[in-house]
Amino acid sequence: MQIGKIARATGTKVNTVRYYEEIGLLKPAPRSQSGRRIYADADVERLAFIRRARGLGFSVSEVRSLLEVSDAPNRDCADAATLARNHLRRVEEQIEQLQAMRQELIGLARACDGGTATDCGIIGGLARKSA
Amino acid sequence: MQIGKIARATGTKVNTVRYYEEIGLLKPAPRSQSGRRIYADADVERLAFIRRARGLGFSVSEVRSLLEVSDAPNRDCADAATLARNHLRRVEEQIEQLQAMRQELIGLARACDGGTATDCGIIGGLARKSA
DNA sequence: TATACAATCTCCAGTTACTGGAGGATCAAG
DNA sequence: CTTGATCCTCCAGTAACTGGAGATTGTATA
Repeated sequence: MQIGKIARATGTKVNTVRYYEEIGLLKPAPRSQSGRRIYADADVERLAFIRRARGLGFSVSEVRSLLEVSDAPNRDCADAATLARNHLRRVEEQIEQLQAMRQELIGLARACDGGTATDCGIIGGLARKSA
Repeated sequence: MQIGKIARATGTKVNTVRYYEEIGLLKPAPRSQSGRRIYADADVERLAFIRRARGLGFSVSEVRSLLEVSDAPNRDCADAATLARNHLRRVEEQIEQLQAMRQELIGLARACDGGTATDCGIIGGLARKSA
């Protein structure tokens, strides 16, 4: 299949597929006579793997590592497990941060009665020293 | 005061202070004879305002708008309120997304018994079609 | 006074992970 | 034979900084 199809099949933009090839997540696809990239079913799975990992928030470099493990079936998956655990921790930290932001934002919004900027709780809250 | 001091006072990097000036969040600071930037107390407050807003996740362009409201005391603060509400919604969406990721990651990690890649639940989970 | 060291200055390049577009070739259908 | 959809390569832009090179300037100490 050509690039458009593999892109559609995985919910990826065509440009992004080419980008993944460029940075080495996908091996350079063989080309047709006229130079178009040709993909096989296995490539769909690889790309889907990448997309799922990215969707879970793994960085491209982490995806690279996960692919390495995946490509070496006999390899101990400890690296993958470590990656996943660390990533989980990062995600949980982000959640906490965002929840703190949320609380502050709710507080700010509540303090706004819709007057002028001078007595606006949002502006005031951002300006106050004890934020 | 010079740039190092205002940076320290607000927990900002020196380079970042200069960057904020460059993109117009801070007005160009007056200079000493030798060309060093000189700041006043009001600048500390402005920079602190910026940092707090950024810390709450507002984009630079949103901060710009918030500063505009803040700079025009007679202005209706409705714009600020709208910004804050929209941002709050975005934050909540992000939290939900991250919580979904978290659940999936927990599921993945649980599926890993530490064998080889072939039977690793992490790799397998990322590879499976029904992810 | 000499000198060392900290702080500042102005560029400029790099980061992350794509995204979009220009300009041009190729392909299938009518 | 022309149209419209795909494809190609190359390149610039995004967000918000961050870090570094190379050159001054300011200050403290020997």
